[in-house]
Amino acid sequence: MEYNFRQIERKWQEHWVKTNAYRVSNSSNKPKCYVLDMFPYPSGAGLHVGHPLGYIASDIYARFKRLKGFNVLHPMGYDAFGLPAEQYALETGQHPAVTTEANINSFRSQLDNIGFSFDWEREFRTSDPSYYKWTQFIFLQLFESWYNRHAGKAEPMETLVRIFEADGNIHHECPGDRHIRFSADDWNGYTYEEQQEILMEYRLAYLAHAEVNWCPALGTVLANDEVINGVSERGGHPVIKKKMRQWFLRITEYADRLLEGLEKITFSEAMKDMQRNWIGKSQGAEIKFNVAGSMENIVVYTTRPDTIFGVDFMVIAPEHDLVERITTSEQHEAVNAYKEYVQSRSERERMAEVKQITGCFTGAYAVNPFDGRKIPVWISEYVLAGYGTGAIMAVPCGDQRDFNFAKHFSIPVTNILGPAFNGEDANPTKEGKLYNSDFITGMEMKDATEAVISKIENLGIGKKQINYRMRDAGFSRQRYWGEPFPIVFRNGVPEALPAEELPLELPHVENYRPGEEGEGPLANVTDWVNLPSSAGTSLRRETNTMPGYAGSSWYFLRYMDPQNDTAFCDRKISDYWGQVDLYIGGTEHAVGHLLYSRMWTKALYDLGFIGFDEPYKKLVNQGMITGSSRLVYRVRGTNQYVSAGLKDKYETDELHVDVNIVDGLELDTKAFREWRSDFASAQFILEDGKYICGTLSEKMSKRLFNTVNPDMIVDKFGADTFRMYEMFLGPVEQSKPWETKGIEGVHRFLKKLWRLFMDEQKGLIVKNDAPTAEELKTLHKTIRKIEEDTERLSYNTAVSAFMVCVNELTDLKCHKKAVLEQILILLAPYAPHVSEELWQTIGNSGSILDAAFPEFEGKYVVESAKEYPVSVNGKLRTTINISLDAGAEEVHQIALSNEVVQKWVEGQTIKKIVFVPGKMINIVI
RNA sequence: GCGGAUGUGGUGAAAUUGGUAGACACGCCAGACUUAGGAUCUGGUGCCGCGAGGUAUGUAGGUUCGAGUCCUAUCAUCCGCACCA
Repeated sequence: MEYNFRQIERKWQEHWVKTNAYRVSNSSNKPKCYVLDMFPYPSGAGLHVGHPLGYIASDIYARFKRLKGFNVLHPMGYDAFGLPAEQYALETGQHPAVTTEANINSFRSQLDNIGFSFDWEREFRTSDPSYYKWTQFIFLQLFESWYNRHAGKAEPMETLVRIFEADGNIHHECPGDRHIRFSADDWNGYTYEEQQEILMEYRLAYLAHAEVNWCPALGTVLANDEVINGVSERGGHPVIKKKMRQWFLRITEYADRLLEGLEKITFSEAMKDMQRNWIGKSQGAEIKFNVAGSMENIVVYTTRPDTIFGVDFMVIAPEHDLVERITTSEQHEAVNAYKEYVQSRSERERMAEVKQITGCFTGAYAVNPFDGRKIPVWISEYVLAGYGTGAIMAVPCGDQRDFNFAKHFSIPVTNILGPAFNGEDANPTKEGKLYNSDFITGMEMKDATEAVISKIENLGIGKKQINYRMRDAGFSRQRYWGEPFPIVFRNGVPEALPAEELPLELPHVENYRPGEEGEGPLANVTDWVNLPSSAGTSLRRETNTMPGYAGSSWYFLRYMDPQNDTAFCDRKISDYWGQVDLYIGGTEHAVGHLLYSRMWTKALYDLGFIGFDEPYKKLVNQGMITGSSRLVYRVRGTNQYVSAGLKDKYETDELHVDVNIVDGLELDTKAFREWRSDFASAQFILEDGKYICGTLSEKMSKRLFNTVNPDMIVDKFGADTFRMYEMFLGPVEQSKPWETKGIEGVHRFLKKLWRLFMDEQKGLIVKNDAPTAEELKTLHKTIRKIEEDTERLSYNTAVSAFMVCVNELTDLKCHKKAVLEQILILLAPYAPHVSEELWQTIGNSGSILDAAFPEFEGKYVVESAKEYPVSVNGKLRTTINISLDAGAEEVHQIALSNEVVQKWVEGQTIKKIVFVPGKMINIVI
């Protein structure tokens, strides 16, 4: 009987559906394990072989844990709101709900091919009203909460109002604008509107003005990746920044907890570093500088107050309010021209562009508060309004960017570093003594920092300040295909929709054009936006929608209790499942999704909805699978194609060719002619009768014809082969190119496994004989290796261990049930279909999914001797088989009396013999 | 600019704690079986060398009896950077 994977896989997939083999219960006396994948955005392009990598990895882990006796939650769903569907709707008029549905169906059928153990009864889509009802609900919790810095947690707004009524805000600095100060009397005297405005400055979800990429020609707001070099991707129209009133999440209040939380979760150090860097906590000081001849002052933020005597100029962000007020009349024109230039620049360009130094003098001078020196004030794009105070003091001798700026604009540089500054490059050292620095001259920099801070605090011109690079998260999108905000503006004051009116459903629209002023398309649905109201009041809905990360910030909770209509997740159920034990997804979500969902989880924890404040206990980032493109070389000006080895003899143009019509490197010339009409008459210049293609490793993309559809692979080799091959490619975390050619090795392995059970003529050849010591050794070595490797997700080495095992059992001609059925259980997480088939064929009645994982027994693998490597001066010269019981003395003697060793040590004195028992011997001469 | 990751045969990679570099595969070479082979099996395969041997983990140093692994410097490639998800 042959290994007929098509028949086997179809049979078991149907069987598992019929028997609800993957249904998971919320109550069990087994320990729980929650294994989660980052859910996909169902794009129209479908899955390519890169997508399932993480899903296969998590599926193997989930199945492994099930065999180890855990109740495993392993769900899947769809992140179904998003820009591409809306863009497609704009172009074709098809409603995003329709195209999203179609995309999901094709995703599902592709996923089903691969044999995952998802509990599909728990599936949901973020665009389902029954799901986004709860996204809206959680948003309202954030809207109705503030962050109590003393308690270190979020609390309902009522507690804040009570505090204001009693004490004003003297004990609770306003996070939105710390200059807002008021007493209880002030508060009680404010109008409703004034009170609401102040409360807005405290809410965790709040409204503020912020800039967006506005494209006047398209009349719409663009995402960052729709803007390329200052013009729109579509049409190439200019894009400028425009201020709009938008929602934000006050994630900055959680900055410290997001940092601390990293200590108790298992993310890679690289991932933690990325998050730390994103949060960007820095210690420094704010210092106030007066502007000469004016009442204005400039507040700068610096992490290096000790360098205050090295300040040679100041730079403020071009969009800073102060610019207008301090610019002298002579400089007015130049400053305005510069501001206009900056308007066209993206934030990234502003930070990255270092070759080109730009800036403009305002004509104003600031005064150093200590020595009275007058310092020119400049504006430049490298200072961003949103970070710190939007103004810096520039110390060219200590900061390279400041130094380059000074050099470019011929600003004289003060040296406060003495000999440590060479005049050619800045020296950013934080250690050393200061020179030329008034009262801190001769001090160590660290001590000087403290001295300066205490002095500015005494003088009342500044204070110690902790800053974060992280900004509050923008939460508005001027789009249609997202969650509507459950907010109504009563005479312009936002109010929460009552919980019983949720979900606020997205109205159907026929037209996806933006509103007149760049609002979202919902602004055009006037009878939805404007609510009936009594005379003198206006009631309007919010016309923006929520961003993509809204739904994904809490989805891991919904899988636990997906059908609940009275809560986003029952507290008892979330207490049972708790944190995600293993979360697998791409590194591209390093800072966005992962930080937002960590923040939401902390807020929900603060407000008592769940019992833990970190969502993911362990995170693994799968590497990207890059495409391996194939190239053909067309002789310029002809329709002749020259093989890669001969291309240097001609002048050629490179063309990408579909990898699916290339076998390894050899082009199927017939398929090539049929591929596109302009190739129909192609002529080939062959080498050895073959057309050999060039290769290039790059991102997998339809445009480069290097995508490989898993359906095709599964059809040709089967799901089990596909799963194992994806894992065999290399470590899960590592990026690697896809090469279909190598898959045959894994396929051969499964066929070889099959032949341990089945003979083509004789059929089943499994016997009930007792296994030999050698067979048991192979078995137990494999059990140990597979268990260890699977637990630490080292699947590539596990697959090779299976190959070694099957090779050894084949050599031993082992067809014994006692050995083989254990191997099947080990293999079941990796190749579930063939394992189940053989499991039942050799006479087991229950499913292999519920078998017990084999126990490793050390007694079968003990060795009595070792083939020791023997080196002379670190160079390997020979190996000697020595008993593991031998003592050092004995080993020395055996080694020295060895012929080969004697040849190398002859006539030399032996200085030392290094003997590491069980490892190696090294003779030093 | 800031941050992250990765460099080992022709290719994907292994080496888990500083201890025999290249396991396991792909490819290639030789052979067996076969009407046939894109099936299966056997043997070989880092590089240089007839050989003894030498040499080899991006590059250059260092620590060590011993370095792919630790340290310093350097080069290259890829990824992310707040409205793609």
